[in-house]
Amino acid sequence: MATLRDVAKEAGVSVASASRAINGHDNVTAATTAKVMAAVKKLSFVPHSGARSLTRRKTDTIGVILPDLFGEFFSEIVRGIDLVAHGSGMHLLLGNMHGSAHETASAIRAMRGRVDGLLVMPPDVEPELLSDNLDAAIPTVVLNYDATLLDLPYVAIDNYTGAYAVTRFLIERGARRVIHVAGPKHNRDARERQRGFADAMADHASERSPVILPGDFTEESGKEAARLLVAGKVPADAVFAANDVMAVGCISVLAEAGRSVPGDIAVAGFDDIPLARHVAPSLTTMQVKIDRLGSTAMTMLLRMLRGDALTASDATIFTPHLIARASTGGPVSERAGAVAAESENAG
Amino acid sequence: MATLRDVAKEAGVSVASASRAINGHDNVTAATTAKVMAAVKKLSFVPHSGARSLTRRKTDTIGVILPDLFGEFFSEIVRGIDLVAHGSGMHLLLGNMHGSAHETASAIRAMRGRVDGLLVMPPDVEPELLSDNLDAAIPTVVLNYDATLLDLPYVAIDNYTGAYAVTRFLIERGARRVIHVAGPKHNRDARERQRGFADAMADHASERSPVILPGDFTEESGKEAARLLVAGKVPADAVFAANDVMAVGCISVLAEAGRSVPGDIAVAGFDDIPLARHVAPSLTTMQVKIDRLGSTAMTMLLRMLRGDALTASDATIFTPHLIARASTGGPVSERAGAVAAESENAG
DNA sequence: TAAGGCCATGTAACCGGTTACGATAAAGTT
DNA sequence: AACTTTATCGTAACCGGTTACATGGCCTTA
Repeated sequence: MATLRDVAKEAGVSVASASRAINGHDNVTAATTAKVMAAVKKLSFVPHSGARSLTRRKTDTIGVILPDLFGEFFSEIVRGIDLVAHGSGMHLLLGNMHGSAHETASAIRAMRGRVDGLLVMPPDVEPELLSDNLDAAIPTVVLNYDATLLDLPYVAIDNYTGAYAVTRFLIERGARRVIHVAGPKHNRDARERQRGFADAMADHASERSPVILPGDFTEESGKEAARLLVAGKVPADAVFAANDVMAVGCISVLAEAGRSVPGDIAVAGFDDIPLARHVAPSLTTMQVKIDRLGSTAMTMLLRMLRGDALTASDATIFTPHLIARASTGGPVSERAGAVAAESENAG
Repeated sequence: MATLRDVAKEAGVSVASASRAINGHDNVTAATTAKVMAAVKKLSFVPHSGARSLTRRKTDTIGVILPDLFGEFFSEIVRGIDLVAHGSGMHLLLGNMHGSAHETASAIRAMRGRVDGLLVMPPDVEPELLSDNLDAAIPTVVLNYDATLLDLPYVAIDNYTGAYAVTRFLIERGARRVIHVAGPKHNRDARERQRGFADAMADHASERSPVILPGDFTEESGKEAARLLVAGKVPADAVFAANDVMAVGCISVLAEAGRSVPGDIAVAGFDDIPLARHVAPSLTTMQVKIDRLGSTAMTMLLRMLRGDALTASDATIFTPHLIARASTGGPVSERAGAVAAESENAG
C-alpha cells in the first residue's frame, strides 16, 4: 500500500509538494502536479483517511447512535440522515446501543476521534446516561427525545398531540368505549401516547379512567389485547393501539373471531407504517414522516458543524397527521378529522 | 479535549506508562496504573480512535457499501451485518453509492484507512466497476452478486431456482396461463427471476414464449401490469411478480376490479417482505432470509480478518423457500410445493 | 549590478496515539 | 559483596498524512 512518501519519491519531489499537488493547492507548478499525478496513478495511491483526519482535525464522518436497528422505523431514519449527509460528502458511522446502558456509554466513547458530530437517539430507559457520556466538545443532535435538560438541539414527534387527536377522532365518530393498547411502560413515546389518550378521553368522553391494556409494540401483544376483547372481558367499540404493529395484530384476531371492523369495533394505530394502508381493512393511524426526522436532525447537525451554536430552543417537533382509513369507517369527507397540520419548531 | 500527554503529565508518568496502564498491559505497577486511571477520570480522557488506529493498523470498523438505503431489504441486511459485527466489537461505516458509478468509486476510495474490511453490494449496472476500484489489500466480501470473476467470496440468493420453483408451483396448482411481471431490465436479480420463470414455463407448461409484462419493482408498476390484465388485454389465470411489492400492487388493482384472488387469478411474489403475510389475501412468495445474507457475509469477512484466505469458492448461496399462502389458494397440505430446502455453500 | 519581492519547493514539526529499545532499580544468586 | 537477572519505566521513533517556516531561484526595479 503506497504512502505519500512513496509517491513523492517516485515523482522526485518532496512530500510537501506531493501533498499540495494532490490536494490541488495553487502554489504548485503544473509540471510538478503532472509528475505527482503520474506517480499517484502508477502506484495507485489513495490517501489514508485516518491519517488525514488526524491532522485536519475533521473526519467528514458523523456518528449515528440508535437503540436498535430493527424494523422500518430505524431504516427510515437512517435513510433520511443519509440523504442529507451524502449531499454534504459526509459518511455515516453506525453505533448501536443494543438496549444496554453499558453499550451506550461505550458506543459514544468509541466515536471519539472518528466523527465530527453525533446524532443520538437515547434508549428508552435512563436518558440521563447521555449527559454523563456526551462530550460538550462534539456537536450533537438528539433524535426523538426532548433534550431540553441537556440543552441540546433535538428533533422529536409530538406523540401527545397525535394520540389526543386520534382518540378524539374515534370519539367524534361515535365511539363510546374507546380502549387503549399501550406500549412498553419504559418507552417514552408510549407513555406520551397513553397520556394523550387519557386526556382526550377525559375531555371528550368524560371518562376519567379509561381501560388501558398492556402491550409492548409487538404484533403478538396486540393480538393478546384483542383476545381479551373477543372474550368479552372488556366492553369496547373502539381500540386505539399505541402503534400500528399492535393495531394490525388486533385486527387479525378480531377478524378471526368474526367481529366486524369497523362495524363492531373501530381500530386505529400510530406511525403509518407502509403496512397500514395494505391491511384489510386499511388502518386509520397517525402519520409520522420518519425519514424527515433523520434528515432534519442531520441538517441541524450540519449547521452546528458550520459554527452555528444550536441549543434546545432550536428543536424541531413534528406533529403527526391523522390518516383516516377503512378501519374507522373510511376517510372523512372534509377535514373534520384532520386535526393537526405539521408544524416546524416548537420554540 | 485531553490527550494522552495530558494524562501522563497529570499522573506524573511518561506517555508510555500511561498508554500501557490504559491498555491494561501487565508490565505496569498497580500504583502506576492507579495514578494513571485517576488522571484519566479527572480529565475525562477518551482515547482518540483515529490516532490509535493509525499505529495499530486496524480500525475495528468495516465498511458497508450499498447501492441504496431504501426499503426493508437494505435495513434487514444492515441489521444482519450489525448483529455479527457488534458481537465482535466492530463498527459499521456506511457508504452509499446512490446508483452512480462515480459515487461507487469514490465511496470505495473513501474507505481507505477507515476500515479493516469491506462488504460491498454492487449496483445493478456495471459490476466490473468493482475490479477497478477494489483494493486487493483489503479483505472484501461481495453481497448479492456472483463475484466469481473477481475471485472474491460472496453471499447471494439463488433467484433462478426460486423463480423456477414458484412458477412450477403455480402450474402444478392448475394455472395454464401464467404471466410474469418483470423487474427492472438492468437488475440482475430481476433478470435471473425472469429466466427461472421462462425455463419453468418451458419445462412444465410447454410454453416457449410466455407473456412478460414490464415492471420496475415498484407498487405502481405492479398496478399498471394488473390494469392490463383487467382490461382483458392479456388472458391469464396466474401472475408471478418479480417481487412482493409489485405483487401487492397487482392484488389491489385486481380486487378493485372485482376479480377474485385466487379464484380468478392466483398471484405470487418474491422476497417475503413482512407485508406479504398481512395483505388480503395473504401473499404466496419465495422467502428470502435477508438478514442472514448480511450476517453470513459479515461472518465470512471476520474469518478473512483473522487471516483465512477466502475466495469465490467459499461463496454461500441461499435458496429461497416457497411460502404458499391464500393468494394461490392457501398452504399446501404436505410439502408438495415446498420445493427447495435452504442450502449453504454452492462450491 | 545589487537589493527587494515573489513564488515554488523542501525540511521538519505536528496531529495523538503505540511500542522498540535502552536505562534504572530491585531482587536473586553464589 | 559482587554480579546477574528481572521488572518497571522513560525516551524517542513511528504510523501517514498536513503545513509553518526556511530556502533559494528568478524577476523586478533603481
